[in-house]
Amino acid sequence: MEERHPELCRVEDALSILVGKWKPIILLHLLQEDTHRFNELKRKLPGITQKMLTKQLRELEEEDIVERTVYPQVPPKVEYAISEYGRSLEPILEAMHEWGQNHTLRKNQKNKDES
Amino acid sequence: MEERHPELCRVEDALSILVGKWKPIILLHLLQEDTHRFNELKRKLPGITQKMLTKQLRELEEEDIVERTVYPQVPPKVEYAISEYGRSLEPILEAMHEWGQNHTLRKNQKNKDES
DNA sequence: AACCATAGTATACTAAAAGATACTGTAAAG
DNA sequence: CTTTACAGTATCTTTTAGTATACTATGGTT
Repeated sequence: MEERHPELCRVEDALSILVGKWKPIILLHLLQEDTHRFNELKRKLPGITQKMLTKQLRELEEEDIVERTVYPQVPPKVEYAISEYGRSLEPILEAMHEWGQNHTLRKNQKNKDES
Repeated sequence: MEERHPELCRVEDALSILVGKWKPIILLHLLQEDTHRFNELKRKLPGITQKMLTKQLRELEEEDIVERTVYPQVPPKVEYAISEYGRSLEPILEAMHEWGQNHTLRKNQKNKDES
């Protein structure tokens, strides 16, 4: 990992794509079930506002992580899918999920010990 | 990755520890050279303020990622080291660094193609 | 006596992220 | 004729993250 030059590290570049209160969970949903319509996704993310969902999706699209397909219909139909490139994030998400799970257990254990 | 329940995902827990403008690079420095004094680390992070460095380190300490050792001397001496547990983040940082490197290449290529 | 280094804390400020709410246009259903 | 669903946009407010700057205590050096 740039053993001699941490200042050249590119961790932030990956991080900047995953960061955002909703991005990881959006990606997980898209990884699990490839295509989603806008409102379908919205229903799966309780609490998100349209504005935020739009913003997160646009940012992911900008980085070629998700693909947006507009069907010129009325009422509108827009589908979101994870791209081939987006799938390359899966191992990272997987690793973070496992680490996070273990970390949560560790914290709960710690709190139990204290009481 | 909780194939059936993205809502139980723990990616955020891992993410919350890595997020912060300085945390990844602090961790990389500590992974590369185990113990650092406060100002030694500060010198390696151009632009960081004392307040931020203190805050980031305290947060990492809180999660048992770094260990803080105070030597009761004057002038003060405080050493920071990555914990055994903290080292478990290394594969994730490594994976993100590699992904980020590739992503940066990809973006540069894209910009070149456009011009 | 003034200055340096150590490892911070305190206070005030700015910028960025997120949230709340209202609004758009069209077609179909009730 | 009113309501619903669709996929958003626009505007405003709140919250959080990060920056800037000044200050603390102690002891050694010049």
